[in-house]
Amino acid sequence: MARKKDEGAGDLDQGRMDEAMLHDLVGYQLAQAQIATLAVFYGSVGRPLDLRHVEYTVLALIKENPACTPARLAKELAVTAGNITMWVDRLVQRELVRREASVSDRRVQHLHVTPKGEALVTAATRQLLEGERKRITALSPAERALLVELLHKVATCRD
Amino acid sequence: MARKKDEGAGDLDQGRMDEAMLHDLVGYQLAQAQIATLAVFYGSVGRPLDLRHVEYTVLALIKENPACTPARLAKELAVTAGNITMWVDRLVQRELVRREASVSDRRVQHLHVTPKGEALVTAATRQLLEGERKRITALSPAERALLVELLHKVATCRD
DNA sequence: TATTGTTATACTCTATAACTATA
DNA sequence: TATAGTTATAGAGTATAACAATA
Repeated sequence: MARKKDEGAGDLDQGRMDEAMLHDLVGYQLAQAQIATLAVFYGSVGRPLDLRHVEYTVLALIKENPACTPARLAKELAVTAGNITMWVDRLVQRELVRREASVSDRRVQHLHVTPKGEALVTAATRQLLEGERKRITALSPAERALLVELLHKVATCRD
Repeated sequence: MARKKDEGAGDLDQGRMDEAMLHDLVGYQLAQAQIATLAVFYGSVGRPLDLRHVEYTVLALIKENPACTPARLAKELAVTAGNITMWVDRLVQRELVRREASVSDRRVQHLHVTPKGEALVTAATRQLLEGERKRITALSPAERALLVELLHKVATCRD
């Protein structure tokens, strides 16, 4: 017996806890998987490049969607307008993003990455893809691609 | 043309933003999918039963792992010891969980759900499974099961 | 000395709402 | 009136570290 004397069924120190009841819940498995992916992010990109994962995502979305507006980003990331102002501010202060006034509607801004921002997000994405490939070893490339597609489908179920 | 006069490529109001660069990142797709699953949780369980999603998870893990310790929970959920004390406190105050002193090691606690806690977590799990089934309509049951298995594999890549 | 759990404290991130300036 | 964005403030959640009790 590998058990120590006082251990109950849920008290084994090795391995993971029993989760029969939670096993079929997408939300629970998502949260557990995110512990791993966030660790990969901060290990391969976040700490080396001093980027919060939201900052990286905002930067990448602006790069992929030049002239996008803060309102559009807020909707995509499901955060408030005030929040987006703060994240964009941080990127602007680091000269990774610039704000441009709209000519036709003076309430609106258009966001663009600077050359510095583009270089950073390109490097970050390369390191992140490599980090995920190296550290999420339980999935084959085909499984990774399948997982991404399934997650994408889940994401379409937003309001 | 469906575009308004001043819109750039990233400024279309309908549909999702372009994410070519982010598309293959498990971490990004996970975060996007989680927006949907958290909405399902708070709509079907969190608000109706006044439970934070961490509270639900802690309660469910204690139910599935009777006599588990706070330290074990902290490891499983990747949160600090001080944090687990707080979450367990909330559940104890609502009489959903009880602490029991270990007989062999007086530093250790064993956690159990109360009958009230068991009833709540059972109801919550039923409502959550139903909520996911009803609202994550983009996935077939088989795809849901596949997604869960892939996420499970990702979660094994911790540490 | 190391470990379990608690407490105190500060920090990060988020939500709410009032505000401006435009439309 | 409605919308885009800003600002101020409060709240939720987390991490850090010092602590007490026990091994």
